[in-house]
Amino acid sequence: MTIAEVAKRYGLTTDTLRYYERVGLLPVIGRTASGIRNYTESDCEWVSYIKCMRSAGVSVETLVEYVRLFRQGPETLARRKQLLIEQRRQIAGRIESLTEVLRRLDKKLDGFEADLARYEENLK
Amino acid sequence: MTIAEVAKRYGLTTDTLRYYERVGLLPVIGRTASGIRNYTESDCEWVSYIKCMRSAGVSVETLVEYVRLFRQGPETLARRKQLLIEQRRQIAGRIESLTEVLRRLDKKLDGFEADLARYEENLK
DNA sequence: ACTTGACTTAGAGCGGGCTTTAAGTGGTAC
DNA sequence: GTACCACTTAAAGCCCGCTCTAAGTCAAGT
Repeated sequence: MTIAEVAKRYGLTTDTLRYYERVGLLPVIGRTASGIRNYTESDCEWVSYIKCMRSAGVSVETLVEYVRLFRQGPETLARRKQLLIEQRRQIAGRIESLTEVLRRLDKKLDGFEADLARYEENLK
Repeated sequence: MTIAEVAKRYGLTTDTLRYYERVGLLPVIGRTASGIRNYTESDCEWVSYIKCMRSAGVSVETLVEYVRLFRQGPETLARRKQLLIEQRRQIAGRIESLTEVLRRLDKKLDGFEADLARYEENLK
């Protein structure tokens, strides 16, 4: 699979995919005889995972660390699990705080109904 | 209330507060005779609102627009309400997508239990 | 043989959101 | 009066995460 195909499949640009590989956020992708990246299905799964975690705001740095541990093999399983648990905790926290904001916005919107009604009453 | 007090109260730096004011994200804060910012309670409410929205990822630009409309008076009430509704929609979407990510992470963590158990079995 | 177009690299550039710097003023403590 | 510290401004700088540029290679089509 070429970089362009992978980019299209996951809605990333080829620049971003090369950037991710360069900083160690993806495994080094195999090349054809002429040096062109050839993504395997397993590479694609990494792309999918990374895209998902980035969309949730997990930093490039954190994900690089995860990939680094993965490359070291099964003796890092426990630490990787800890990393995931920590990421999970952070995302759950983020959801909670966003839910708070939502509540606040809803209250504010309630106030708007009243203000707006009053304002339109005065216009008459 | 001085800028330092407000900064402490809301967990922002004085730099950030000045920056917010400069770009139009807060009303222009009144000054004492010698030119020192003097925050009113109403200013503080703005700080609180802005901090809340920024924490939810609403862009500075969007918030500036909201503040701009507010300053124009009650004839912009309807448009401000529309802005808030749009912000609400985006935040709700964000919560949904984070919830998705959480589910995915949980699945991955399930896999880890199995892998880890298998690995430790092999160590024996 | 030549054009086209997708790929390659290293490295520079960009946008958002602060954050720091430089240079200066004002008010209180000794 | 002078040391000190919090405040002021305009402008430059920084970090993250891409994004773009320049210069070049390769393979297929005509």
